[in-house]
Amino acid sequence: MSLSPVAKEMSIPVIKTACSNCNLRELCLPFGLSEEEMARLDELINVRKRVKRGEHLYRAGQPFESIFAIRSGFFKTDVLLEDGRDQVTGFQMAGELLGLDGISTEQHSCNAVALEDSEVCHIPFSRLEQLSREIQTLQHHFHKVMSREIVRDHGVMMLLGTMRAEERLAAFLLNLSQRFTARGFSHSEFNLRMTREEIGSYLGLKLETVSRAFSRFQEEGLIAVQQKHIRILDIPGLKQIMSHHNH
Amino acid sequence: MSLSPVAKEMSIPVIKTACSNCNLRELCLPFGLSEEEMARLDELINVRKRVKRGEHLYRAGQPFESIFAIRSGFFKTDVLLEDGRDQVTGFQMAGELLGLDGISTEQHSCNAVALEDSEVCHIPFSRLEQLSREIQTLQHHFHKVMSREIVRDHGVMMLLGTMRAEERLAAFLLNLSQRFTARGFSHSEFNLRMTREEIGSYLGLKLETVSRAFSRFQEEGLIAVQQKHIRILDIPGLKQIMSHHNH
DNA sequence: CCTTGCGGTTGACATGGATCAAACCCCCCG
DNA sequence: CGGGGGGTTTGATCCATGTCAACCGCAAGG
Repeated sequence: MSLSPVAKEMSIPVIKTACSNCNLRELCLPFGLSEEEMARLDELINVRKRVKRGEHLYRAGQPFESIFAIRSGFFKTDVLLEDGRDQVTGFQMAGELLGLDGISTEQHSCNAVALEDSEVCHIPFSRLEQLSREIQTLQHHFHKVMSREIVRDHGVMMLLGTMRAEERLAAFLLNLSQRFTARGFSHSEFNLRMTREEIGSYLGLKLETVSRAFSRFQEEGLIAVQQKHIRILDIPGLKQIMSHHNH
Repeated sequence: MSLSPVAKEMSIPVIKTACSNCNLRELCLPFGLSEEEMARLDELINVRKRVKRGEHLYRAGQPFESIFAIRSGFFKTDVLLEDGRDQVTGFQMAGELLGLDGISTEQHSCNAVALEDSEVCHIPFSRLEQLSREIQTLQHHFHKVMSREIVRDHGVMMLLGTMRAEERLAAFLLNLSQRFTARGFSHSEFNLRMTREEIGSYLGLKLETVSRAFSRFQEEGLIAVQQKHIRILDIPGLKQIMSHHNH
């Protein structure tokens, strides 16, 4: 029996799993499925993997076979250009899917790296397609998830194309806050899992600029920063900064 | 019988169509389908609309019911933020799909505007889902198209996040050239359908910067510009500019 | 307890692209 | 044929962010 290239390279342990009793089912793929349908999804998603902080879940260029649902933890995806430039294209948290970019060419087009010890559910894509031919709700929900990814990317393009540094960071913090809230965590207090450099890469800024913007927000009483620990003190204030287009 | 809101507002004429004899079928949704499968797709895609230059195919906020395949012509999509900022999120040409962003919320999330007189095929989305539950090839191809859109967006994020003005414009021209080539047009000579301002919006630059970059490319003998008419003289040169990261 | 190193902060300065302004060109229309 | 307007080009100047460099502070390991 041969391990997949991914598992071989990274030696990622494997665990049994079940959507039907996963507390993320309202955020993740099973959303909207009946008991019976979810049981069928369970048959398909029966492998869970641990990915330790710093490990790659997959790398650009590897053959695409599965998408992954994050069960716990935190990831970044990034793209590397031939000339050495790279950029973080997203940060993903529990309940979100990883690997959708690989469908188009049957190869992953970016790297996915765990920013903290994480667990993912392994979803063989051809079996997901098969099941979504049989379960309309699943099919439609999957299409919505892919579409949401496109809309999200448009938002990032907007941010990169039209916003200044502080606006970008405010947008970033508000987005994180909102996603933590949706997962039942505090909306006003959390730990960043990524470095200033990774934030900068995602926002199209240098790490010094990110750091300065954090300091400025703190001076203005909008947030309290201590290393990676963030407390958001003034959400309306951040929102105002985000849309303070009148230079 | 009542017209759809779109048709009512824009009064877009309606024509019969067929994928099976469309010369774009190798680029568009029918890719990879058998004769018989294509015939079934034809049943679904039986309405073609003309959209005149400057008209909206759809607007952000309108209910989403269909996606559109461009049969001929040229479109831009753009997003408008509450604070007045807007950005072009893409330019689409024949054989490409419009409207995928609307699946996620059942509402279009951007505006689609024709940049020249165009024709689109109207594809009712729920019927497409139905058919793709029956035809595996279609289903898989549709997923690939959505995924390709995500990958494309990552490319734009890369461009906006890490490239300087001339690199962005070089990348833009090379991309256009390559897409024209794939459609059987000259790869070295074409007319831009969009203004400098629209290019700038897409690339996260001001129109003056775009104009200056065009002039510079011309001085350097990389291209010949005359208004909207572009002749690409030195593709390797443009590629080199694009990846000239060593500031 | 000290060392080492990585990530973060802060300051001084450089610069690419934005901004403001003027002029130009092409096309349309009277 | 002349005027007008949108789009484009070009120049002068400004400023946000990048760049370079020093320093700080926490955490891991000897």
